[in-house]
Amino acid sequence: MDRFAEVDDQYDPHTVQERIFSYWDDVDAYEKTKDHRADGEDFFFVDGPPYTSGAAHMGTTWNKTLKDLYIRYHRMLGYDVTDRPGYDMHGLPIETKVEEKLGFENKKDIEEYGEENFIEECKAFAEEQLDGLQEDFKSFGVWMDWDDPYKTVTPEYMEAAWWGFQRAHERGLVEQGQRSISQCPRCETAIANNEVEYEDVSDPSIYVKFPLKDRDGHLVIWTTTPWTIPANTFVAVDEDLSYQGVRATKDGEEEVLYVAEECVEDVLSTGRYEDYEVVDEVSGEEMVGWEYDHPLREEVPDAPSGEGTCQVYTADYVEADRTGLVHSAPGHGEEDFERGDELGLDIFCPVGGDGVYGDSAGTYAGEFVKDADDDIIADLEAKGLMLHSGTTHHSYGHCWRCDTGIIQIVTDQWFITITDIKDELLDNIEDSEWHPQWARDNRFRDFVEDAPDWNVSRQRYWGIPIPIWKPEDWDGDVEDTIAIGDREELAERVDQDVDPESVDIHKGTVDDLTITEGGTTYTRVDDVFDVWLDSSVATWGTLNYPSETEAFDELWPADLIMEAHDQTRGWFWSQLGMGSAAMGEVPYKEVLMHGWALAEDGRKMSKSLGNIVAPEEAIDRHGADAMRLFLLAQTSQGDDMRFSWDEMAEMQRRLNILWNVFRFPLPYMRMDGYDPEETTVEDVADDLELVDEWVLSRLQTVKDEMGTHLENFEQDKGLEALLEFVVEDVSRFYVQVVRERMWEEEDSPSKQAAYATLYTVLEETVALLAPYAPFVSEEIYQTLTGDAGFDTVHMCDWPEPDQQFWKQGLEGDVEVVRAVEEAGSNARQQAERKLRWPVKRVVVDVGSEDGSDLAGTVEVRADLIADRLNAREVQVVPAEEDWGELTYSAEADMSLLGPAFGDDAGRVMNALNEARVGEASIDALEAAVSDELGEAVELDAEMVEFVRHTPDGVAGTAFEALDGEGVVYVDTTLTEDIESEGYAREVIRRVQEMRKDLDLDMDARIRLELDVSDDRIADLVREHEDLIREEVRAEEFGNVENGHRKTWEVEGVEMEIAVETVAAAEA
RNA sequence: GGGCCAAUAGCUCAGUUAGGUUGAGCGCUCGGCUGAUAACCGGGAGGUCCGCGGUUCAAAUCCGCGUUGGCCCA
Repeated sequence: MDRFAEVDDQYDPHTVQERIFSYWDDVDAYEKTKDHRADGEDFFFVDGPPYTSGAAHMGTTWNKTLKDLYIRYHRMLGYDVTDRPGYDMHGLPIETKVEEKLGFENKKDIEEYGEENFIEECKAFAEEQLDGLQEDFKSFGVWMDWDDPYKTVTPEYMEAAWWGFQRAHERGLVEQGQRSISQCPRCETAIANNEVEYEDVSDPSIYVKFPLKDRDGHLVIWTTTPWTIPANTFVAVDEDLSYQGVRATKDGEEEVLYVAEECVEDVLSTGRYEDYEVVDEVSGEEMVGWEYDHPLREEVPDAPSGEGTCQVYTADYVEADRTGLVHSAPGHGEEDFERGDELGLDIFCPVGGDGVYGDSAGTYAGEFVKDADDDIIADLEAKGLMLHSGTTHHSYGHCWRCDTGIIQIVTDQWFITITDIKDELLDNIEDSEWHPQWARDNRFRDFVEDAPDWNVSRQRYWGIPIPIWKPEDWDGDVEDTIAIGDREELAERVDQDVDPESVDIHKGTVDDLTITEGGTTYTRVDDVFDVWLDSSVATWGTLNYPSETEAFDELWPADLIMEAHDQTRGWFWSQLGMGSAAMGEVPYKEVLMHGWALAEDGRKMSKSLGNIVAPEEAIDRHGADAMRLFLLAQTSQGDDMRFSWDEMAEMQRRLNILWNVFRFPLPYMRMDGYDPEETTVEDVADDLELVDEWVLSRLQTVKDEMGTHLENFEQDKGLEALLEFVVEDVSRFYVQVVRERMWEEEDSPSKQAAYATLYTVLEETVALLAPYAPFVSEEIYQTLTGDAGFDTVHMCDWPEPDQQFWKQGLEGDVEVVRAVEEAGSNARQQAERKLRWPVKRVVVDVGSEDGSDLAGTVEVRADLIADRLNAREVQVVPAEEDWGELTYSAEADMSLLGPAFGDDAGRVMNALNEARVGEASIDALEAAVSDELGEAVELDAEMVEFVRHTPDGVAGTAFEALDGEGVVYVDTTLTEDIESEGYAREVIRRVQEMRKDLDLDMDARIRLELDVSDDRIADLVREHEDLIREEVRAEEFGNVENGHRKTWEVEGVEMEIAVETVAAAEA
């Protein structure tokens, strides 16, 4: 790009974006930036891999934008940043999508299609999704290593998981065993607790009577899952709760029912009993050991009947709710399982992975469990064991992918027994620093403390095969199994011929491999890993460890990871668990936990609510830079973000202000041939004017603030500081002040100083902005630096404050000037005097200073204030003095004056209201009133309220600055001299407007004809002919024949103005 | 049902760490500027600080109980 080239009048994000994309391409900007930092200190960032199903949504966009910001920022700090993106590509969600695509209904369809074929389909699908995601991420300017992402489906990544798992196996943290798990009967696999989605459903609500064996009566239990009753093994009570046996009457028949005392009334009315009497009262503890008959013994002959079954036990999950007695089936419920295990009871689960009863379920065999509910209810009713059967609404778990109701069953699963190293995990947490800190100390710690063993096995296809080979007739001792750590080891130990270089280690390949050692043949277990295990090894998987070791030895563990708060239980956790199990430490040092992107209505974005905003739409409307700024203006510290089109539009507007600031000096710099290398701010240090020094100092402050904010991961505060500097300081103040210097036709040291200042401000501003808004920053940087700068702004060093230009006292001074200016403009507005018209004088009456030298500052900066307020003179009244020209009147409070003066009150009031005094004191007022009335009057301070009066033509407005305060008075009294300049300026403005109508070049010369209807005004205007001539570039005054002619009314005076270019006149 | 987080102007958010008269930007409205100009600048109006209770001389801020939203867990 040519230096100081002409740029678009308006900031158009899309043309900028397109131009920069192709520019980056042309100069290999990304590669050059990385090379530029290749020798820097390492910074190991690890990308949390998004799941490859569907396009990037606003949440992912926010996440990647944050990552991009901090990666760019660290590069500017000099680090050699690891930026390999990752994709999580295995797992059930992709399997179900592919099943849908192929029209499959269950596992049998997959088996028929062939495992290997199915895996290929899954891989192709995931790759396709990956391409879409990459394009999305590139579209808003994320710079990561798109040519070499890590994928959880490649052999070198998969073996990272094998390796980690092998380490855990070696430490004795791998176990196989029965567990109660959530099973999706459609997907026929266990699903993780965090994959269970709860929905409100209607279910049976039954109260069942279990006949007691050695005594009269029944235990009454309540359940919403009749299908679990065949597996009933015991009934649980709370040991401290008080239970009652009640003799209840219904339809003339009596029976004894045992329920918790607190539940008696409710249970009996639910069962429509007419009357009851308490016949027994026992504690839960006393009931332990009571035996009962299994309610479905005839239907399910295999139902639990062994040692210790069908008895009452205590359990801590019992509450005095419903009946206070809990039907417990260790073959199903998780808590039941744990208690049953503790009690040493046999586990009975008559249900298969597909949710269908097996042969052990007796008459229910072959039925799907939920379908069997009705039969079971009918059977219980027929046997007279149903106390009440109804329905209830409650939340019930469903499979997150296919929405099928989950069932709890007990199956064989593989676990990493992280409960064995719970203390180690809790210690390791301390080694990571989190932003915000509460995320670690509250949320994460709570979760880790309660976390159960990690079930890592899934009975599916599209995943990393569990690398365990077990011997024939295995007795369940994990020590007798073989865990393979990588492809090399696989090739060495298996019986078949395997090429470690080319082997794909998905299920289709490894299932048939066997190992024979010590005369025993080992076969692989069928399962694949839970997909959460895949990403848990990302910190070494992304470095291709263990197949490559160099990068790992240098970099591991990760310096930084950043994800949304749902990952507390996801990736943050899985990495801690796997890192601790395999490495004995937490694999990341620093965590940034951001929030979720909510829709404009404050709800989460979802299809069903129809409130989704796609990133493409945002880019379409406002451009990638504005979208990024919007996202980065949100706090990244755990809070959710509320999407807002208005705010995004506002960001575009602010970029437009930057654009205007940027393009304003370009024509002048071009005309004067300004050379930034020849004339730096250091070179012109002696010629810098106050505002130059000031804006340079502000720049140092902003650099300092941004550095601090970004270090604290408060990029929102950093952005705010930068944009405020651009809008408030540079645009609203500096450019306003400096414009006149640039308009000067002659080159001058002052002008060079202004160029150097503005150039420096702009160049450093876009460097600061570059990590946030990479496109517009690049465009501005390239236009400013041309061939003299880096190929890309992203190669720049992060700007650091320069003490030479950092003058905080000066910043304070200008703060005062601006406060005075603001109050002065306000006063002008009150007096209805436009800024174009000079005012005779401005009086700054300092009220209090409170340690700061407010009066002194105003005095020193009087010229600047005069300039800003277009005042002929600035007077300062110090804090200890009053401005002599003020007068005060008083308003009487008649409720106090009346009683005090009785009949004289009226006279006193009139005198009071008319009095004018030079100071707002009760003594002065008394004197004035006494004088008026000719007699002494004693007044009380409470009786009056003083009102300040300014002289005619003067308006005042209060201001505050630097812990002090005061009032700015503007004297708008007209003099001929002022009128003369005022009218002249009115003429100038109108001529300028007409030049614009004609679309004249800035340096075009004109002939001007001026006809003012009022003679006096015409004379006044003539006095400033030279000023007019210069300002509007008029070669001459005279008759205009074919020019642009217009009649204006200026302050009630008619003026006819005509303009033509000199060239046109000559032609 | 439990844990964590949030609720402040019409909108988006500061202010809560450490109690002391709630601020900004946008929007609205009134004005100004007119060589950055389909830009820019100034003034004004606008608040039950989610509700209720408590602690305190004093609560947006601390505590308790709710309501609504978000994440996670059951």
